[in-house]
Amino acid sequence: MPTVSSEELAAAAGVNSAKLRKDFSYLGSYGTRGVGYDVEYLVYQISRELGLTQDWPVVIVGIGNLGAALANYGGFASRGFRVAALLDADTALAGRLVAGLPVRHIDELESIVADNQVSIGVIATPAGAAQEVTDRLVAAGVTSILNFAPTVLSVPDGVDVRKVDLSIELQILAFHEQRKAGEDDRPEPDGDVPAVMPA
Amino acid sequence: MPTVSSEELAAAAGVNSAKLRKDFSYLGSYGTRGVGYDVEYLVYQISRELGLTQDWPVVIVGIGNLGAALANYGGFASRGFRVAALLDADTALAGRLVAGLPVRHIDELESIVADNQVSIGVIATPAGAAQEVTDRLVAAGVTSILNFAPTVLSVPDGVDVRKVDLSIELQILAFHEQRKAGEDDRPEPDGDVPAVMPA
DNA sequence: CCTTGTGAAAGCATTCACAGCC
DNA sequence: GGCTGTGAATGCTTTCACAAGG
Repeated sequence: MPTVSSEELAAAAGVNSAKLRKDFSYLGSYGTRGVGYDVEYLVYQISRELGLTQDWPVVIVGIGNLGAALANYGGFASRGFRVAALLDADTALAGRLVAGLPVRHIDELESIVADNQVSIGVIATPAGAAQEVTDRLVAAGVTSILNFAPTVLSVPDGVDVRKVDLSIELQILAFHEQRKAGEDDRPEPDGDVPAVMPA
Repeated sequence: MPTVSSEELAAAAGVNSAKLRKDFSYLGSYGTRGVGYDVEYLVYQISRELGLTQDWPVVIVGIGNLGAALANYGGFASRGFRVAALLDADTALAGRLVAGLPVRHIDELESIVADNQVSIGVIATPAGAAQEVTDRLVAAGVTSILNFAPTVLSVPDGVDVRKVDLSIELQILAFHEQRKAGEDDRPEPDGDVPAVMPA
């Protein structure tokens, strides 16, 4: 039975081993004293807790470059996500195969969501279309939305929205880059450097 | 002079106004008691602190769907990022225009990085190519890397890497979704629900 | 007045350190 | 002996609450 210790896992993840043990303890008592954690059992327990063992049908709306990239992204299938349909407003795209799936017209949204019990929608449309698509998804029964469009969506209570801004990570890099090199010619108001911004 | 109070900003951002004021205070004392913050001045100070007022040339390596989506992403230019070049190993792609820029061959990497003083590289290649591209970028002088490939990169000290996993946000939505609906048939080890996972 | 800026208090998260168990 | 699980201690973040100041 292959096992792993909290010390090994912590070193691999770059965190403190006590924190890792305490975090695991919230999920239950899955280790063996003097031995460590049974790898297979641990993987299963964490997967189940995170919902990776369930099947999550999703629809992707807006099949431009980003929508196509998401449809092709290998990480989805391995984590329980199943692309139920690709939708786009452009009738010229209808029927074209992207990542092995035919693009379908946005007017099929309601029936696809209902037929596949879709509860999660991914929006990769231009900003201008995002709110309307959101409203239709919500009306059709979707209760979680992942928004890649650069706009803030309003949704009723009970619906979760997460917004992904592809430039935020770049901004964090630039922030650190500025610190590495620049410090000099930048007019700092009162000689003191604040301690803000994430790792 | 248009102003805004910490109370208004906090409500808009969904945070506590005292926290917002304390955060701002680390950047300096830019408000006026009894009045609030001068909007234009505040925007400038925050932009400067985050490095948005500087010009950041970046190269994007790997011009598939994701690379093309990034090249087209409007949010970059407005935040000081300038795409210095698009690079791909596929010679068939060379010269094709993406987002108004010609795709250039990966062998031009070194000269482009040097000529444009590029310090930030974006990797949108398949996983298999990512480490080699990273090594070349670092050797050419790049000190910050944004990695969209599903692989962990190793870099020397002094080089920053940030990894973006497009499925993590979906996973967080699925986690909440599981809570909303499921709770019932899931075998919870000891009757108690842990309090893990972000907002 | 009204709203900022900030000490002090309260609330969380991380780490230490060791009893408990295999 | 070795490693987990966890109270207690530490350190950090957020909020309270109010003096300072336009």
